[in-house]
Amino acid sequence: MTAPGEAARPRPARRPTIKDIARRAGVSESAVSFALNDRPGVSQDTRARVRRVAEELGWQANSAARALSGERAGALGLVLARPARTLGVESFFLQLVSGIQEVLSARNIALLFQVVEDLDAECALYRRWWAERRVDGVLVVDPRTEDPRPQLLASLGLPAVVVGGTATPERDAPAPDGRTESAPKTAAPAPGTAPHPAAPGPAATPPHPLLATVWADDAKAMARILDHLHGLGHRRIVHIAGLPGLAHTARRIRSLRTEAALRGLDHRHVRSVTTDYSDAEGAEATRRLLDAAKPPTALVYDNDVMAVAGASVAAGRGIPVPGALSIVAWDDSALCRVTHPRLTALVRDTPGFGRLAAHELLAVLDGGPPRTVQGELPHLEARESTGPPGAP
Amino acid sequence: MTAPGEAARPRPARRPTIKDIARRAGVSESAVSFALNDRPGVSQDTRARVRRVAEELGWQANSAARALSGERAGALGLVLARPARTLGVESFFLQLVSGIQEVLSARNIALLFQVVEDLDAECALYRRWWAERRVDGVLVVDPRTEDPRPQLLASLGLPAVVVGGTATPERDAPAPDGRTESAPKTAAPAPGTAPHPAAPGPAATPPHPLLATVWADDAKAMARILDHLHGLGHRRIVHIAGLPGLAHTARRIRSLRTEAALRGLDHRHVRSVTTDYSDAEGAEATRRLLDAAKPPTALVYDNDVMAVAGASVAAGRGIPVPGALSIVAWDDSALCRVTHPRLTALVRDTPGFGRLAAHELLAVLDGGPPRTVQGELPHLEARESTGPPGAP
DNA sequence: GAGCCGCACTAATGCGGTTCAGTACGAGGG
DNA sequence: CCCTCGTACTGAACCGCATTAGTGCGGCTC
Repeated sequence: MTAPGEAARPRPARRPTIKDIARRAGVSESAVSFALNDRPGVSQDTRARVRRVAEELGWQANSAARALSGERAGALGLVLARPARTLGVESFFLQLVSGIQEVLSARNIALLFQVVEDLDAECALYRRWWAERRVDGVLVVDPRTEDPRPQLLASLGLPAVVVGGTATPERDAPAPDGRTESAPKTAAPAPGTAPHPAAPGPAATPPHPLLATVWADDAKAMARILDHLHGLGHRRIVHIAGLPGLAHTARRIRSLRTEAALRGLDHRHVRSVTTDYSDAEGAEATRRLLDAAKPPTALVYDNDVMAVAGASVAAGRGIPVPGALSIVAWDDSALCRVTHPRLTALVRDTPGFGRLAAHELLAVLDGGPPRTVQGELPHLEARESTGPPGAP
Repeated sequence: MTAPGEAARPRPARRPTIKDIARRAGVSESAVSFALNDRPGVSQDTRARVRRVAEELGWQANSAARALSGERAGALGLVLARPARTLGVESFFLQLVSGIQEVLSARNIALLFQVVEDLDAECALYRRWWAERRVDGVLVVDPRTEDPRPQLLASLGLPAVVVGGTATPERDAPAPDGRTESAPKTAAPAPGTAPHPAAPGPAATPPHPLLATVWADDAKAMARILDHLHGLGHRRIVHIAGLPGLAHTARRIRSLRTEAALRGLDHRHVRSVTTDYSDAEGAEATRRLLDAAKPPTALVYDNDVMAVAGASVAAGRGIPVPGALSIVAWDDSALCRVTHPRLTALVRDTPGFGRLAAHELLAVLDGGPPRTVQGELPHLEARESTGPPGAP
């Protein structure tokens, strides 16, 4: 049958097309298309027969053909703009991606994931994906205080959802009355049908961000951390923040200031310093702070890696934790549980956040308005790295 | 021009097609296609003109259309089969992916990245991707000792490269003479042209694995670790391995046995135990080993997370490292540098490994034979966690 | 019983590229 | 001068699916 030399490379089985199904089922190709897409125009009998044949043949729609005719790529994109060297110790992204895919794979939508060097490359990639019709929409992560991406995406008309931040820093921050919607403002229109966008009139267009947004309430999270530390008696607390350009860094810094003021804490003793999220800068900042005349009694790190690095600096100097220094990590991971002592951490449901973001993007793709929805509140998992200041 | 309500959702610019280019350049669509794809049949003049117009219009080929006619999806896939809870602390995958994409983005190939629960889901996904023609090939990670994937992929005819392991555990392991090819066995045929597969005859089909493979020489790596520890004087060394089902775990365990025998070490004192890679099992194994009557003086952990967890157990018990216990981590990361003492680690060039894998897969896609190529040898970065046994 | 309607289905078209079979034309050879 | 050949280009078919515009037919109406 096959020549000996070919044995190792089996002739790939030909993938079935609707034509094959049509032939086997004895109907036209269009009937098959109707049957498989739940469209009217075929009898229950025929529909069932076609379905059965498709099943037998293991047919799956050719994604390219579907994209070409259906105007839908069947894929979404996520770009991570980080220099390779700072990649990967955080568990955040893989967890986020896993949550996103839980939602997408149920609808058979693929995720294009790409790591690039910087924001410019990310923007260039969006343009290319758009021009190539590679994706139907994108998830934007690491929103910045000055972010060119919402503008770009809006001008391209590429649906998007901003993950972890409000789209425009101040205007769309939690409204003055403290409420942020977590449910649709207007009933979502029937999916896929919106022939007359003018229908609901101007009243249906309240001030809304350029892009859909899912966000976490960093202010409340910071309040919880301060409650914990302040309650233990700490009065000198430093927040070792991440990259200053990121929107959530700015939010956390603002929150710290606000929450400190609410508790009557001196802003010279309760403040933030920024880093690049790396263990090196986290350790360096810790050293600098501990060298001060009146060092802080508690440190809040913006990620787990820096927290562990900080704990290690303390250990190296023989500073007892939590006896002389309390440590909190913003974001939990295995890291926080393997150190000695184990670190008190702010636990977030990151896969859940990913699911939320995916749902939101799908809603936008279905013609919904760009909404701003809020993720679950994180909780503080108190472990051994926090205690009253000055205790043994 | 636009109704007020529409302002926020600008009408997306229409993406240009070759038809637009053809009109502007005053030639036929086919001429445009020839010009843009470096095919003969157009003059230098026309080619340049078409190129210029395409540039002006910001044209990019519609990936769906190209996939449909060209029989190339322009995308590769990578599936990570891990339960969500064990995800993410290791930096390995993001770094691997970043290396892969360095190569792919230069050729404008996208990467579909998906996280699934288990191997079955992974296989199902391969089938679907194949049937949908979503991807031109896949990168298979975490190869197992009993792995259904090479068979499946071969039967589907879906090009693939196995990352980090030899495809079939024994047969294709480093040849008895110790040599493994790192260059093509036969000159690669001119890309894209292989009309008569029967051409070279049976002689051109030496025993080769089912799939192309890139691998790291775990045996040599293990030898380096043992050189280091044995040289320091250690005689009781335990290797805390990862999941027993993974191919590289098996290889490392075998290597340890071989290398120990070569050095005349007692296999009761130099041995491996397996875990699930988690910090919890790493810590648990460490406790058990340290509880023994004659505990090991050195521990080699198969990943950084377990190593840190182990170090933490030692710290918790007041066991000085490296005074009473030396620790080596297989795989370096920020983790190994933030602990106190910093951990001696086996450093691999993971992005480089990713680049290698991507190149290999592209070679297969270009019609090359499935080869087995070897990544760069890792080196042991000696830090403070290893020293002579019994020293203070 | 002619007209009409709705159902089940088929034929034809298009999505945006690639590719193959022609065609027009100028140069070169006998 | 006719024929061939190569170059530069055009027209049309095709990839696999979705969709729209028919078509045939049985049943209902009046």
